[in-house]
Amino acid sequence: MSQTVDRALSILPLLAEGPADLGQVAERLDVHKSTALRLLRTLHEHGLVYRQSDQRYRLGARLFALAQEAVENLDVREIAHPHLVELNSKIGHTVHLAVYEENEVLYIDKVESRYPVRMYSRIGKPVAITVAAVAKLLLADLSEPERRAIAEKLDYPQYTSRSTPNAAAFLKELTVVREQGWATDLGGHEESINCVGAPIRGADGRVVAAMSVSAPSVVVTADELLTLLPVVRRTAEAISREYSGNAPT
Amino acid sequence: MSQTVDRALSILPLLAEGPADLGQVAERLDVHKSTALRLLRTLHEHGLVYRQSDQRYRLGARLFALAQEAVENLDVREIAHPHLVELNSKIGHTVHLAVYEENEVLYIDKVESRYPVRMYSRIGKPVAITVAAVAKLLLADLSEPERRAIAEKLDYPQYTSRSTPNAAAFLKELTVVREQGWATDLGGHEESINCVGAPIRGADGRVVAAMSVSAPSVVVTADELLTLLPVVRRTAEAISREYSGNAPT
DNA sequence: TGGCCTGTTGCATCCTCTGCAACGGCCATT
DNA sequence: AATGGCCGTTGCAGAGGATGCAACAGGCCA
Repeated sequence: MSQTVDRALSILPLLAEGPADLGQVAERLDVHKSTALRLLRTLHEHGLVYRQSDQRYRLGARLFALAQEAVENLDVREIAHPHLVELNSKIGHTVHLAVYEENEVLYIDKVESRYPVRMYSRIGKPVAITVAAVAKLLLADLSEPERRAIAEKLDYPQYTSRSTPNAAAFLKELTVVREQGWATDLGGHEESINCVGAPIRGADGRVVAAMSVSAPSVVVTADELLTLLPVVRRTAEAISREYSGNAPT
Repeated sequence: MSQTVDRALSILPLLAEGPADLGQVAERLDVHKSTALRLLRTLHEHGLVYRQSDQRYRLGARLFALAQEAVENLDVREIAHPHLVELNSKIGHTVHLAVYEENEVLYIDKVESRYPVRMYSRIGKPVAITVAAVAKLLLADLSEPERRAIAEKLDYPQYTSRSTPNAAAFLKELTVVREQGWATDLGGHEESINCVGAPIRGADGRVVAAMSVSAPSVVVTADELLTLLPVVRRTAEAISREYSGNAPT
């Protein structure tokens, strides 16, 4: 809508990939160097961009401060966090919390597994939306036309042989998830990783966030993981109660 | 420098204070509502701003994602290196850079002493975790339970008579280091080698790396080495500032 | 129903952003 | 030491885009 601002903001994800110099920025934006310079300067004045000693540009401290405030405004996270930690201390596996926003599902919290196993997931990073248990939970709560609109816009990358193959299969899966009130991802993203998740609902019953427990099949089989479903659901329900103001405490 | 971008970016700190509607944003920016609308739309398209169900705007989760990605792509080593070289050229002694990862402390950079004295340390090699100054700095920043858990799992090899003898002594040392913001290793690894080190912190204040200066006592006494503490700390602080994207302005 | 408030759109005007070209500093090459 | 190339920077004129106005639309409350 605003070309100038649009260009300026396009610089941010570009710099998130790593430092870049003026020429590289200008080239990626497809504008003249002088234009890129002025945009960068403006971003710099606002502290969103930092100029390191080799003159290259990077994202600046103010961005981190803003991000911090942004995440603090997501108060689900605050409320959920202690519950997630408690669940993790009980069962040991990695626990995730995610929200849906603007056609994306984002991890907003994560409690690492106590087992020495690395999982590829990052707080703040978009989730593999077509396969992740949390994504299914969040999308399943949307209205039918919204679900369909999104499902048709998505790509369906075949991470593994068990990945959701296409829009039709995805919509069917969402219907199932919607009805049963929980979701799984059995090797759909990484062959050896299974997840089981449950929705967190606000006072109006709508799903505001989703949580999941993930574990590699070398530690627990899918069947064993499913035995954790009740405790996962109880945790999600406890968070929902507290979030919607029905805290027993 | 760019009025339009300047105005658009001014919206972000404004929204950081809390959600606001179109009228409020326009008023604070001192522009027409239609102008504010277009700016907000552009921010919205980039995910920096989110429109909640009551139509008010607040900061978007993409901000968080950007910051997270930026942190991941940040390379402490790359940023620190020129500073380490500069320090080395000033004082001559060996300079080390180390990080903590998976229960280990690893050297990730080293600038050799200009004196003809070789030290036994190698980039990529685990550090003597119970005695090295950099190890103390990195562990001191962990939470109390984490520190204790690690301290109790460690072995305490008696490299010299001044090596840290046991977990209790180590934890006590970590507390001291945590409070004073710097650390030493006075002959704890090799009888004749002394080190003094300082922490490097990220935007959130957490210790992301540690650096140290090492010298054999045949070249400088421990007391003389300690006089270098201020310059070591200043270097560490300069690296921290650059790493966290804080403009020196 | 009517009034009020907020968000939205089309449009003409004018501002401000853009790209160009020229300059200056830095580094490496000869 | 001199030279050429590269990168960042600046002044300027022209044009494209942002701005504010005014009118419209939709929701809410009296």
